[in-house]
Amino acid sequence: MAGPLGWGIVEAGWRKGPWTAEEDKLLIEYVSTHGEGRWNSVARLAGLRRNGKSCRLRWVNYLRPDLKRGQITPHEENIILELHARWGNRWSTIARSLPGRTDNEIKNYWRTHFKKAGKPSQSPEKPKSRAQSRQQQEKKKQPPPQRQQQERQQQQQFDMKKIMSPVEEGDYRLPSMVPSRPEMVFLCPPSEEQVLYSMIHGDSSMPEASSEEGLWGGLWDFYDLHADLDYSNTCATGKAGQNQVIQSIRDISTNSLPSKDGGGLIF
DNA sequence: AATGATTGCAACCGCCATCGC
DNA sequence: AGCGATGGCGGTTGCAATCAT
Repeated sequence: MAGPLGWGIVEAGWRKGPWTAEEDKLLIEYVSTHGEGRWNSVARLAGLRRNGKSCRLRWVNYLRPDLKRGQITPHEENIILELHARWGNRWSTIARSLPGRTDNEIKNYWRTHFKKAGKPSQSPEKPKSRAQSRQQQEKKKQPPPQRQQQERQQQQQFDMKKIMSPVEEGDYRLPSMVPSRPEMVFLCPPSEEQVLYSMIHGDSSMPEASSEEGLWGGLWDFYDLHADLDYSNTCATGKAGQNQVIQSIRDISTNSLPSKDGGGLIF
């Protein structure tokens, strides 16, 4: 929102603040043409007055077509809790285990729903309705572990493969959540179901990129279901803006990229 | 209905790791 | 090996929407 309080200002040639639909469109076009990466080239090649970091963040947290939108499901919530207990504030690590969710999203979710649970000022007997009477489950939260290289490697091995594989640790119940994510299957056209099934059931030989491709086709369908909303908002923030962005993505995927079975972008 | 508190979330900042020269 | 550029990550901020009083 290039509002009256300084948002959207230009600082040292770079625009800051909320993104407009036009900027989103430029960024989407740029990524569809050049792929992700080289973010500092975006300004020059796409005509955006945004720095590379801002572009990357916008793409990763908002524009990526494989993002799941909507509320965190109870299962995802459980995953977040468990992984946070395991990894601490390693949001990107946690996010890797929740396809379609961003580290920013998970971080925000944690902060708003769980972090305050430890605060004595928050009365557990008076949960806000907005928080949907968050379970006062006092999952043991270990302090964030020290960032050591070895641990990073360990956690990366854990990631998706661990989740999608049979339970290997007695206290770890994540694999059971996967079949209970019908939305993933529902979102995908039949031609993609097999890909998802492979993901879900631990075919670790399947490259990550392919898995994402599998998700994409289904997400287009999801977008289709929600793309009939109002586009009138000029700023890409908010529901209308989101749908405008979605429309842009769909336009690009339809007009300038080879379509796949499900009709998705492939970079 | 008005107002203050709370929540949700997009976006920015600073630090650090990695990469290429 | 050293250095600058770039990207990734976690923490934080600011604002709009929503809720409670």
